[in-house]
Amino acid sequence: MKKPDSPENEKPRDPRKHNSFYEDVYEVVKLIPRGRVTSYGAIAKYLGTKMSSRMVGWALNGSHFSTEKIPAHRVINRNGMLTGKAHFATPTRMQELLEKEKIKVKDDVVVDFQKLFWDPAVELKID
DNA sequence: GCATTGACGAAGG
DNA sequence: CCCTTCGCCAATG
Repeated sequence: MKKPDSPENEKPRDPRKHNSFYEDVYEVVKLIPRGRVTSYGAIAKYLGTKMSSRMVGWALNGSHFSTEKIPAHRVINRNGMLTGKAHFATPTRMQELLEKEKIKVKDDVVVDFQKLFWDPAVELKID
């Protein structure tokens, strides 16, 4: 069963020099402004691997092992649904964190998700 | 080393 | 409009 004790645990593998994928994900997530949210696909797109949004979720999975604060609760799927709530300390933790940031959540779905959407590929665009 | 799964997403029926 | 299938990449079994 999926039980990544520590996919990277401060020590990401370096199959190649592309191990920065996880770090990049953490960086972007940490850059998400308070009260804003983004999607896995948006981060993946920003990293260039838009097709592999799954990897973003997997990388975020390791964020719990990271000593740094990763606001993973601000990362949800393209539908605005809190698909990863089950991976938090408690299934309600994610929603509470979001509501604490004035983000309304209804039926595990972020209200006005599109309005609160924060696209790194746009906000962090190099123009 | 192959098969299955996954915090996703887009496309097809 | 809802459900199913495929794709992508990595990790686990």
